[in-house]
Amino acid sequence: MPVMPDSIDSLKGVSSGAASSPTFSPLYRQIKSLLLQRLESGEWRPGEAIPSESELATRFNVSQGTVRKAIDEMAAENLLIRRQGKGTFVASHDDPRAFFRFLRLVPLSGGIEQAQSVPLECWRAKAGPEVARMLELNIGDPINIVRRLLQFAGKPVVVDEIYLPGSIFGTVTLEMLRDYQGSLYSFFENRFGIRMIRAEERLRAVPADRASAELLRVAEGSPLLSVERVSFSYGDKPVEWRRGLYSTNEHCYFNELG
Amino acid sequence: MPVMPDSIDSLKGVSSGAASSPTFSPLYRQIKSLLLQRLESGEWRPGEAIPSESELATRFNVSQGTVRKAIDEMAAENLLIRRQGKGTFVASHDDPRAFFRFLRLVPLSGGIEQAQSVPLECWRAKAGPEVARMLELNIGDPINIVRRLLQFAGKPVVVDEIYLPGSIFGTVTLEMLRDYQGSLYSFFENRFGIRMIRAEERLRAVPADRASAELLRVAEGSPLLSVERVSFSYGDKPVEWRRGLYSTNEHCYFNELG
DNA sequence: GAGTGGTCTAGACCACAAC
DNA sequence: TTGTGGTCTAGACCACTCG
Repeated sequence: MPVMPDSIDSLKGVSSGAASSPTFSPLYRQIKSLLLQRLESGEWRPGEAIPSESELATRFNVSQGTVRKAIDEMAAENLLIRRQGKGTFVASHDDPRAFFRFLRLVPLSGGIEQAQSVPLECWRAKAGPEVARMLELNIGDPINIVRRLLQFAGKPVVVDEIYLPGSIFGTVTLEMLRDYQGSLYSFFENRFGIRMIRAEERLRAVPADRASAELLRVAEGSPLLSVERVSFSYGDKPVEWRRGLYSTNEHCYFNELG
Repeated sequence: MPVMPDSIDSLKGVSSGAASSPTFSPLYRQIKSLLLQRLESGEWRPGEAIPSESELATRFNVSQGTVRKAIDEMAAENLLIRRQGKGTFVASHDDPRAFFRFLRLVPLSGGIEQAQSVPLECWRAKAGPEVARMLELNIGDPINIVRRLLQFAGKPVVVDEIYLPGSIFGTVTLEMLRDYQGSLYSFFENRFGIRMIRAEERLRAVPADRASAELLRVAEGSPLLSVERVSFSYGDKPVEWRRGLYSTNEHCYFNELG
């Protein structure tokens, strides 16, 4: 049985009338909101197909073109993936394409390398002021902290410190991390049902502290690329904060400006 | 008199037939190509309005919806800007919104600051191997080299070294740069008719050399963010290579991952 | 062949801007 | 009032995938 109403008849035509509604949104955006609710609620899981455009059109009592426009926007935001002849699927971090969207590191010269994540430590702690602000928590709220090394072709390139709210992730253990094959976001998606859909990064150049220098096998004080990231799930909810130190001797952070 | 054919009747239906054409592209993409040609040729200049959707539909002998889809894609690529009730306009670097698309520097704390470009030097030279490769030139081809400082609120934050092909820019002088009020890309657009539409950046952390350290008022050897950029004009033609050294003590490079 | 997304059309009407 | 882009519809047909 559907959990949510399947028709939006009552919302049609809201823009008609004397004064334009201050909260007006076109039909296809209302459809988009409904689809987002389904995704957020987990009714359609990552990797699964959603109903066909024509079925959704019938369900929502709108034309197929209107559903299409809603899906178009969501596909442009990498929330859905269309495959001609097969259907429309919920995007998943299991898809290797998602990996490069969230780790923009490329070798200075040479082809593509396989990345390997090596979990170092994992412990529970209380949120300090900075983490609390970034993750919209209260100071003292339980969090998980993960430290891990990222290697390319066996060489250490990134050391990450990752902060995860306990309210969402419960307890994360080093064993869980070590047992999992795949990216961290794939791990979050499959083990916790949390899907990262967007992130903000702030980059700076900083001198290597002693611990990081050892891990990355560079001299203490040598320049490292500091990448601070807040990741968001549905509804712009921040669910991860991390700081990575990148050794850019043999790799660089690649970005495309459009 | 139009320089190019205004009807694409002859291209309609190319996808029909027994075997699917290897070079098939839908009608709206053919329209898009035609519109791109107009932009590249300068028939419609930055800031100007292009003909209305219905006029283009009549001209090209297709439906308005097909023109619309072509324009939709170009608007998504920041080549055109739609304004309801007014028309569709060619994007321009005179628009301050374009500025932040190509300079992703934000203060670590505090609001928005006004940037100021200070040209330092400008001379002609011959392309070395690296510049030649980046700009798809031959070694020895004439280029212009510009050094300039970028200040925020009077403080030096970025020192740029910029390489411009002589074949496109002719001769650039320090006077031209000093006389111009506005961003560099705005300058290129208005003085040379060259519009940057896309760029690739590679970021690394490097130690400050002596000259840059003095300009940026940081210690020699302290970490700076190195940003190498290749900018492209229409047809993915590389027309600028630059290397910037960013002081990230009070600013950071902001990036959004989707 | 059946079902899916992708393209194209034609027409109606709405929202916005400018005269 | 006119012209622009923005939305919505209904229907036709094409391209791709799979059984």
